Amino acid sequence: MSGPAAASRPPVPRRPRRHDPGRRDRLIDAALTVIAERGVAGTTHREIARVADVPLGSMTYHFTSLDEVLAEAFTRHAESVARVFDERMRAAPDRKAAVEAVIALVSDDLLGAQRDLVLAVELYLAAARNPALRAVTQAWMARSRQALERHFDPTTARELDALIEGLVLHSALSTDPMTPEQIRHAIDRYLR
Amino acid sequence: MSGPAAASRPPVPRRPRRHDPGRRDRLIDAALTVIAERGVAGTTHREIARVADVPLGSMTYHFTSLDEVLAEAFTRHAESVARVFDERMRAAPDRKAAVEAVIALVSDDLLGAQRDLVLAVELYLAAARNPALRAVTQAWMARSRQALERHFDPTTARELDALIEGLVLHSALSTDPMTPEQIRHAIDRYLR
DNA sequence: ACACGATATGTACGCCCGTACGTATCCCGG
DNA sequence: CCGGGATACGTACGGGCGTACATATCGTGT
Repeated sequence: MSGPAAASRPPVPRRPRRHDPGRRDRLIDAALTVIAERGVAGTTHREIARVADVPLGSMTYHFTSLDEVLAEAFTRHAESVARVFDERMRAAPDRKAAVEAVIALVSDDLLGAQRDLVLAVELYLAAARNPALRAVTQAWMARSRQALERHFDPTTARELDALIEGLVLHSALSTDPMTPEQIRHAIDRYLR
Repeated sequence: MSGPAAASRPPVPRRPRRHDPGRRDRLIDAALTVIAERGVAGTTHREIARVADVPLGSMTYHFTSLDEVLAEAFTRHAESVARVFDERMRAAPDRKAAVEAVIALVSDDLLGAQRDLVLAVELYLAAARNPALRAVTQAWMARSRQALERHFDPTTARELDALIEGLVLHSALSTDPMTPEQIRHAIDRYLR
């Protein structure tokens, strides 16, 4: 079937060039996927490229180093989560509604988004050894607290923020995670 | 100075064999040091061997794999921290003293033992992807809760445990960590 | 005393990594 | 419409890694 012209083509499957604007963005998203699945330790140029289905060389073209990829990925993740938190607090008309929103957010994190928690902890750990990432975590924490301060005084906001963190982390690690009712009970008890 | 006999010795500095009972234990401790300093990702056979000042081959003799080293190291760490927590709760004569002990433990963790927190978070993350380590974290959490239940009802113990976790984690990541007074305020408010 | 098993040591192998770089292809401004 | 810069692609290089293994040495039970 295939003529000599086809046979003369070297068997090397050279992948067709693709016009791919926004590839850099996709790479950052792919990096977040890899971090969530394999951890920062398992996040390599090659693995990100595989997930995004691009050649290895594309990584070094769009980023100067792997650290740059990690920093941009974590920044994007923190921004995304903080925005949701901010919007929910902004949407709450009063303190009672704000409490409900917090309970809903914590419950969602526990039940649905294992990914988000893993990414957060990965960030915490990476930040412990990388000053650039520490700035990312602190901006995130500051923004969360600020969102809470729409409805609570600063001290309460800070303590509530810590309680939320503990509830999410603790429950996510347990084989017997807290139910939304138990989450509500803990938060209500603190705020009572 | 050095006779021909000395010169005939090959210049390879073969290290003298050492009689070293308990080397396996020292290797596990060295592993914890490396994990705390460089993270699980930076924990390699070679690095542990360097820290413990033993040849690389000693690692493969005493452990069948790197995962075995990590598991034993984390198990030892969790056991050590849990024992301290347990002892402090056991030593508290009443609930008031128990609260003071909790505040002291949290404050110590924040001010002194950055190492312990890093190790805990490293364990959490490793456990998220390794079932064997998940058992370690759960045994640890169960033991902590049990210790708290000496002075608090089960629900309070669980919620207090989560609050403690959040306070330690949150403060350790902040450039503006909570003072012992602020820790006391948060715990008192929850328990009031 | 002495052999033998336990322990200690050094090294080699194959793999994956980050990064650099030369070449190929395409979009777009003039 | 065409040339040049931006983007895409493949590959090579040096290094660190986990692990296996051959060899050397020592403590100890008989």
